[in-house]
Amino acid sequence: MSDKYQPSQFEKKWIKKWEKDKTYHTYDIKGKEKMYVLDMFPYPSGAGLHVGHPRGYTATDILSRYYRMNNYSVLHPMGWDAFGLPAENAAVKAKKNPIDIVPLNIANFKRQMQMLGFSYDWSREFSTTDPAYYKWTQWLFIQFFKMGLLYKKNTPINYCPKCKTGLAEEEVLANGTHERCGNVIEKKDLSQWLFRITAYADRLLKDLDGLQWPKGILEMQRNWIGRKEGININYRVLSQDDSLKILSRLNSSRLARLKQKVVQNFSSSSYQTIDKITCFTTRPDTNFGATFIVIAPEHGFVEKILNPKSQILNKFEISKSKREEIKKYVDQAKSKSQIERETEGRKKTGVFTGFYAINNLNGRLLPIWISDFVLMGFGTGAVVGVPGHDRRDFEFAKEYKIPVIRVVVGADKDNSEITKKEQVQEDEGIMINSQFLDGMDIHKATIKIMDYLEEKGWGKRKVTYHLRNWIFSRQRYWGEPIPMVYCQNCAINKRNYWNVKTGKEIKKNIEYGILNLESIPNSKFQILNSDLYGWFPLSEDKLPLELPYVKSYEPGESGESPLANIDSFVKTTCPNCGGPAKRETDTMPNWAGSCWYFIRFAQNQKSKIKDQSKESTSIENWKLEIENSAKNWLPVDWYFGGAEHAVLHLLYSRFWVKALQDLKLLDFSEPFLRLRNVGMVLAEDNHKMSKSLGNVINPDEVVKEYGADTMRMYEMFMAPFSQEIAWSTKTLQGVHRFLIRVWNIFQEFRIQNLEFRINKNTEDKKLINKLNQTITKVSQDITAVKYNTAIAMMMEFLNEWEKTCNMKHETCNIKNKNMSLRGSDPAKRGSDEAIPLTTDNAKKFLKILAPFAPFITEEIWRDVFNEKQSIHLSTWPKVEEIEMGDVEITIPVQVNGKLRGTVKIQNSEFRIQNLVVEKALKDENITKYLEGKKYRVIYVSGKILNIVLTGNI
RNA sequence: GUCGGGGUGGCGAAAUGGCAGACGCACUAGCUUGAGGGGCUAGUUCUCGCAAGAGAGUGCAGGUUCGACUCCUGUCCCCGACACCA
Repeated sequence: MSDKYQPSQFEKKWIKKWEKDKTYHTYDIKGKEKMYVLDMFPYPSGAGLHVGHPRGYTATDILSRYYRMNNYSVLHPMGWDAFGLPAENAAVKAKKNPIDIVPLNIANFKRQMQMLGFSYDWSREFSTTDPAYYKWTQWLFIQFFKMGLLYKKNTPINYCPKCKTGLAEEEVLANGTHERCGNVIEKKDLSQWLFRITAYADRLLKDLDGLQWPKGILEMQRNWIGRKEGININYRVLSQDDSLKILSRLNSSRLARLKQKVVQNFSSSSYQTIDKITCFTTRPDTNFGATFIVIAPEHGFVEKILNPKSQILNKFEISKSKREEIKKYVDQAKSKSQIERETEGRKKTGVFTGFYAINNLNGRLLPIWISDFVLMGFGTGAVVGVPGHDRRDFEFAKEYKIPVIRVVVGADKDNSEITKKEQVQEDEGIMINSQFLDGMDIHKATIKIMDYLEEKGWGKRKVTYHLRNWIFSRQRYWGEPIPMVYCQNCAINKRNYWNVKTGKEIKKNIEYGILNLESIPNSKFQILNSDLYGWFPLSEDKLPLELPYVKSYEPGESGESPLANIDSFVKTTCPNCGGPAKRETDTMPNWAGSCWYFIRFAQNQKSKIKDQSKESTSIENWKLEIENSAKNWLPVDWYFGGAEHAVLHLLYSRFWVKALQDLKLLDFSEPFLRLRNVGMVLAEDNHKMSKSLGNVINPDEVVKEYGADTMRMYEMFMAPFSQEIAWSTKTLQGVHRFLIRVWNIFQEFRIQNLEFRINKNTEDKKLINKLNQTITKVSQDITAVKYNTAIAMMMEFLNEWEKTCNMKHETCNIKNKNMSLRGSDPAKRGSDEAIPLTTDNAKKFLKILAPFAPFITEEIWRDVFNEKQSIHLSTWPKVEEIEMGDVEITIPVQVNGKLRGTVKIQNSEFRIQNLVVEKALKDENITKYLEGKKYRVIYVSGKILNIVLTGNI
């Protein structure tokens, strides 16, 4: 064995040995505590791992190794998220079928992960693209369908013209582009499968409270779900006659207008109502200040007034020119993309419909406007305008000269007229001009007015969400085929899954308890949705529905998936009537596979299910898997990955788990207990790494030059774990030097005589104390995911070890590898004084280093210490109380809080305050500040002495 | 605009009420080496000083405390997410 640290000489050897010995195999729990440590599995791109990947993977590897050494049963698996747009787009570019490319990429990823020494149990590896896996994904889809959680709807959806597929709301960025390709999203009408994730909005929100996740991610999920409590208020749209009547009365009373008073003697029955507009508001307390109503261009009322045949126009004449004006505005607004609306700024535009509604509270006439600042997708698509207390409403009112009324006075007591945007009062305050609300604070008033409106039947409390139902169809080839069949004959006869009484299926549903939809909060599943006529799930024994291997799989222009062109795939028979039928040709989004892979890892026991492709998808088999294994491991204890999944994968998989819990297919409600985000690794030039900038660092090259341990330790040492950080080859070299020094100092144990190695009497007490501190610190830091400081502490220890070594034995200049002990005098070399640490204690240091640097520690463990079993299966060292003896400790001394000196005192005496003070007063540098002054003394035992001057004597 | 994270040497950073700058990088000087590289020793927050030492110092302004990077109030700036959400 060479003197020098040359990782390339032994790293490959240990990779093979660990694999052969199944060192990292997951064993049954057997009375131990379990620990499920998981990485967000990657999609295996053709480029291989970039240096960002190992940052997260090393962190989970350290945790896994730490828990193993602390006698936990650890599940630490890895797999491949290989379906979906990224893989498919890459394959399209390479002009190869993804089915052929993906396995090559996987092999490369796996090689690199093994190269880095990650302790995954590879026996549990799978890819989401394995039919043996996705048949279960399809099976789950069917269960969700049966419980009424999926529906089909022809709806305008976000469509990426470049990727030629529909997308979920979550996949569209704020600027209206596709999160994967950056292309601008269009709206397109497509018939889509949708998940009723909104039925779970409240639970998805509430359960966030119990999770140990980064605050930011929790907030992002809360915002995305966007729960708002408010009230839907119904406004009566008045007939033309009544509108004019009130208007003229108002005009005749200048005083009334000026004082913002309203018509008297109105009553709910005295006017003719021709329609109703419902507005959602979270601030009903301000409703006495409402002066207009705005509806979205897509609102149903717009349709009514533009249609010449509409009944409503019998009671309200609207001129042709007015109608054209309205139509022009609406058409313009609808054609504007999100980006266009953005770039135009927030300038308010709109058009008056000519219609008025009445505010039941005070009889005020509210002109009804149309504006694109009101979104059809939120609330009711209609807003009641309170310009005094909402900035957007104010901007709109200013633009169209609509009156502004103040109904809240803020803390500044300012009750002046609101004429500028800065005066708009959105904060806390006291009600005025609001009749029976006057004098209340806004919160009290909100409750009071809601009660009142409900009592009168004018409104109803309502909770709305930002969260939309999840569009689950993709018009692409590379995804799980959706296991649904459409039968036109059955559709014509209005047959669907639920109203066909085949007995057998219904019985199963009862068994699941899933037809009892009342048990699911907020669910208003419309199972008999007419869009579902003719749709039937595949019989479970027909799974997997395999993705056919085809030559041409490029997405088409038709808005259909390439599968639609394959007759042999499309044509099938109806599971209900047996007649000719068509398969669904859309596929699932790439999120489908990652929604439940962590469950599969926990189920996946190849010893029990020898040939997984033969395992049939049935509820019995699912439950067997859960009982046999998965329930012991789940949920995931530690989950590591990038923050970019905050509202995508992390929300979707939480949703699936809750649905599975309702199906009684799982018995927990949250998949990931602890979540940690890994910070991005930037290039050395502080830019994102990219091929075009030529600044990409390749892990293969780093490992080749410095070894895997250096790479691992550097990535943990570079910065706090969740922080974004630029690559630094210099810092990497610093870490490499540390490992060289570790190597060198342990070489000494190779040549010492055994008797010296175990001679406790020669040990250095201070060094042992430092070792104990290091063990404690490293143990704490690992579970706190503070690897940078854990490594710093180990470096500190090594520094002290070397120093002690050199002090004890002048010829033993251990840091200097060119001057190794081998060259020094053999007689001195073996002397007691040269050994500040026994073998046992040296091994402790090696053990705490092992999770960080598995190769070098294994090599030393086996080769220097001749151990027969892997260091990674050894036991984590315990801190042993040592007799320190009466050593000297140092106590800092402050005068008036400023450090002026220190006193040294024996360990046995530091508790005696008088003694410490006495010693301090012998220091001239301290007493010179005290001369002629009165003072008092604050002594924190063993920590600090502060002498506080209180005045002159 | 809202929410979240952050602001400490030349750089990455430590320290969560008790000696600010651990650890690493970079830098300086000396030693070692045929050279390059590497290694070793010492130093390295800033200002003044040969030094001993003194003063200042954790974005800014206040406050609490014997003592504040740490807690409180206000304010500025940077990063990230969301954003015409009624």
